[in-house]
Amino acid sequence: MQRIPDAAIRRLPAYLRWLTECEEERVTSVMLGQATGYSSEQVRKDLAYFGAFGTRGVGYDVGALRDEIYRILKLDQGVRAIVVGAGHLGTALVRYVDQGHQVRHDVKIMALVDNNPVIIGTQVGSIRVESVDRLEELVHQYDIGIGVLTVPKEAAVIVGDRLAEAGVRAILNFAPVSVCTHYPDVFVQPIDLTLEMQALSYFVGQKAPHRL
Amino acid sequence: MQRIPDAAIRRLPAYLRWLTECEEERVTSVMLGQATGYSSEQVRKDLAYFGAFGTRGVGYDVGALRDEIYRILKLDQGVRAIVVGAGHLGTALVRYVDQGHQVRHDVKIMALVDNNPVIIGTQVGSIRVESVDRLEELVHQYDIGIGVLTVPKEAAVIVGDRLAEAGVRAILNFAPVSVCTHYPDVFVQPIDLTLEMQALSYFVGQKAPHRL
DNA sequence: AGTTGTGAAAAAGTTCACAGCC
DNA sequence: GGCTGTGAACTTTTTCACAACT
Repeated sequence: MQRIPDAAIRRLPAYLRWLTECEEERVTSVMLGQATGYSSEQVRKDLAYFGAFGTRGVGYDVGALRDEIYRILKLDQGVRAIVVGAGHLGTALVRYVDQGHQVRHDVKIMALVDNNPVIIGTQVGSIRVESVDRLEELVHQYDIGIGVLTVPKEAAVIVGDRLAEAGVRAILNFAPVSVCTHYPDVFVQPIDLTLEMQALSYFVGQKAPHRL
Repeated sequence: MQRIPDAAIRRLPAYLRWLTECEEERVTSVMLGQATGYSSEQVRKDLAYFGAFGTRGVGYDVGALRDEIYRILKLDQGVRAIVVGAGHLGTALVRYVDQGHQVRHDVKIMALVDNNPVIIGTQVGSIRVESVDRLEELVHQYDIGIGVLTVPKEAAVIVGDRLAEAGVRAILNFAPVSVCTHYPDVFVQPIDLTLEMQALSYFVGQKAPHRL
């Protein structure tokens, strides 16, 4: 069995979302590709890494494929997350996931914590904001796998280490600093909105406008 | 002159941020790499695509390098952006950039629009929410280069097309659908928070916990 | 006829190793 | 001695082309 490219894993959630939304019984790699913005070859190769789920000449069974991807991503086991930082971004995120923008209740935000006494105890969606002091306790209590960092950059490195120490397995870091815990097993995924926009600036200047 | 890898461009903003924050006069590729989480070879190669900015045996002059990257990313020209959708995510984003999380006033959010009459006219940070009907007008008026989509998925494809039609050069898409305008010149960058978390789920299950 | 699954080729991106300069 | 700049080796990822199957 060969190693599976990281890039392939990252595309699976997009396939999954469209599969849960589409009305069809059967789909082809071309349909899946067009809906998600990837090439049909890419789709076939990605899926083939995990087995032969399709039928030649026919396509893929939507229900079966959905279940397979669900299982591959381990979403069937239900991953639990904690959001640290109940500022604008943190609360937006909690409400976003709460509102059911997610495919199914596969990634569940169990807790939202902050260090501001004024915010602690307030309600955000269905979740009550807890004190950041209870971080370790909450991670253990809910068996949290993912920590989401939406704190100011001054706090991010320290809180990142606390999350790793407490036992989370992955961190989604929105803070504008590079967070690298001392635990090599903890997977850190940075998402920096400002950096993203600055990179876009380059592409904005690249090509001539399509309108004059 | 060779083509510059996309991946290199995406790393430049991270270098830039650290350069604007660091107190040093001179830095080495090793320092820059450690601060941003990349290897020193990577740093040197990225910078060398655009010219020889460093001094062998010494390192890079912080001020000069900062200005160079600023210029390369075309941030010196000041890119202007519009945010479509004044929901939780849209307002969080506006306040986030407003609060000066950004390096300098390089990417500036000029307008925030929504289709909800209740929200239109309210103030978010320093920006007044306008009607989405004025989208095209605002894009022209402020010479907007970047459109940020934080609308529900039902609206995303249509608004994306309107933004492209109005003349934006790049779109940052937070909506949970693949937005591909009919204008090939318009660069679309998707950021899907839910998909990101689902992909993390795979990595969470990957390795044994570092604590038992 | 139509579509998957896959080896081979190509392209993109990263790391290595060291010459070249201060 | 120390650090940059860079060709070469390597690795990863994508695309191509087509055999295999329904």
